[in-house]
Amino acid sequence: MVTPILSQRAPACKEARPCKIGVSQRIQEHPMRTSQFFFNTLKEAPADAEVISQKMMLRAGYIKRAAAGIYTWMPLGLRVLRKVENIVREEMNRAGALELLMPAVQPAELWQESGRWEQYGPELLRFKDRHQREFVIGPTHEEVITDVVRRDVKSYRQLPIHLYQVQSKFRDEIRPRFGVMRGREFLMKDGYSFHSSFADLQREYGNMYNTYSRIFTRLGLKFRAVAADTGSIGGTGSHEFHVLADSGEDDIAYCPNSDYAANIELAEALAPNETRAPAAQAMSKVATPDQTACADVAAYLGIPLADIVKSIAVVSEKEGGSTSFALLLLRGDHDLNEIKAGKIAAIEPFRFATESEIEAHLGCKPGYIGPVAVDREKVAVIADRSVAAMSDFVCGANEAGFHLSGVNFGRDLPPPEVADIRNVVAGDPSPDGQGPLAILRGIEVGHIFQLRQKYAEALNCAYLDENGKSRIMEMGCYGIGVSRIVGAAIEQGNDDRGIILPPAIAPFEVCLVPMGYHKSEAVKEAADQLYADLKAAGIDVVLDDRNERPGVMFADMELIGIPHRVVIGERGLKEGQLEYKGRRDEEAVMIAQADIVGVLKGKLCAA
RNA sequence: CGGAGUGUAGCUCAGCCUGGUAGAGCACUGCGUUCGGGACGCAGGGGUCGCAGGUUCGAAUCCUGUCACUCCGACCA
Repeated sequence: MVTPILSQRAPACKEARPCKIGVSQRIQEHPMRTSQFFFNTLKEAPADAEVISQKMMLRAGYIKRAAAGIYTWMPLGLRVLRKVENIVREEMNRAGALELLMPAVQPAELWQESGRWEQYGPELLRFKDRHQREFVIGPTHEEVITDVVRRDVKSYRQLPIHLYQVQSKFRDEIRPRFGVMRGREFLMKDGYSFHSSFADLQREYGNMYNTYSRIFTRLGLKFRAVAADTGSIGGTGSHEFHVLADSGEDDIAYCPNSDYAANIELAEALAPNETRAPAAQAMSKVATPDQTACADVAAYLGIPLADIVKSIAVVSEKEGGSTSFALLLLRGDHDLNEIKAGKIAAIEPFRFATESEIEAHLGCKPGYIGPVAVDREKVAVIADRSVAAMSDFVCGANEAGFHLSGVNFGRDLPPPEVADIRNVVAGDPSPDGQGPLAILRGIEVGHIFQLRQKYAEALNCAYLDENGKSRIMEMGCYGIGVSRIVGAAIEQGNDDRGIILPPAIAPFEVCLVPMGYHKSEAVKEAADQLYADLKAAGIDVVLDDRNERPGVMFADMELIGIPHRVVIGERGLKEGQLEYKGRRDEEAVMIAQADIVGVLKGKLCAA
């Protein structure tokens, strides 16, 4: 369906709806009639769409793919994007931040100055202008904002200051996927605060924590704030905000009995309470001719996976050029946590050893390597806390085709260095002692950092304090993935008929579906009147005035995710009744014509 | 970066093995019927079969190259 946007203007709508959602996101607009809008829906999603939100957004005509990980936001999808953006903007403003707009294209000099020109890999899109000057398309804006602030902020009297923008970013992801959830170009709100003290940074960090919580609550999403690793951006304190959805890319460990929640990258795996049982078995060599993986060895020997110790060979290349080799020991049923392991001084930074390095140090191919009888001078052995508590375990024999069983620390090999290097699993005790952990999938939609002085120092962003002394500023940075939120919201809200969005961000709050708009004068009149009434009441309503069969209109309005539907039919009108159905409702209900505006207002304000 | 796969109409796909005038469904245009859950009939418009070479009388089809896209992997030995 293709219709031109006509030049008609909507009647001015000044009436504000008294509602906690606020009125500022009301958009002045053309009459919202489907016959004059522009959208098209598909019965089938493109074959390469992977996740539900991506399929739904393409089918509903929210977005069109322009290239891998790059999308056009069509008018319908843009309405959703803008609603999200506006809620974010309102709350940021309310929290005292000031909006500005920085360039998407940034000069290489700033990135060279901060050191990230070298640090960033191919993810950073670089190019040259006609004068052969180097530029990047910003994946983030720490450098630019720091440059802005260092130029103009000279005195402690000007601090603190918090500046933010809503801007397109570009990250040249290895594998863009999941539609707008992991696109290369995406819309992000990024804010940066500058302070004269760490204490003030912490105050603002708390302010943002609360602001973010308010934003995601207003958006109508199920979310959780979780303690996070600070990753490559660097800094100290950090929280991620995750929308909870099975298709999420991150694992979140949380305690159902308390507030504890952490990205699995960070969640601490406590040492087992039980002390190590005394050795009961003699160490012996067992033949495992074809069993190289832990699960195969366990099955072959008929023992639990948790009785096996797996050894992961890593190599650490220090800046000075020295390299060291280490074995990381994990229980068979546990997974290595690279972030935690990467923080161990002895092996930081590490990478996985190559096959030849493994043979050189252990005299054995991968699959049968183990910690027994290795030269501790040359091979560091670091065991996870859970491994340190094991006795009579099975591990590789450093001889192809064999494992050792009945192995015990102290007797068969020296005690290892012990560290927390595994991912927590469901059922592990919560670090706060409030019960067992559970694990959920989440989509990261917000991230707040205490950056401290990393960039301020690199870019010499300084001010004069009360004593006229020059000091480096403290920085915080706060991001929200605006376009990703749209995908995440749809991951959280959909059914086999299409998208289900919270009213706060749905493309329209209410749709009117008249039965026979082009046949029945009574229906047309009632529909037009109700449309005008709802508009006047400040409700974001769309009238489906296409000359389509009812099934088509119902299906489209459901697919594009409109939360409330009113059907106007001749049958009901004779009784003074209209039919109402919520997007998630099983059955429609009849409501008196006179009450419908009030009922809808009530439903929208209660949301 | 390694492996696998796919490129044919806006979308979903067939045709390719075995070379011979480019197809179906959905979508789109017109007419008619239909009209409370993605209707039906008739008539249409739309594709240099990813691109470039090659083989051949003749290539969507076979060969070579290239580009794009997708999936899996790039850590758990």
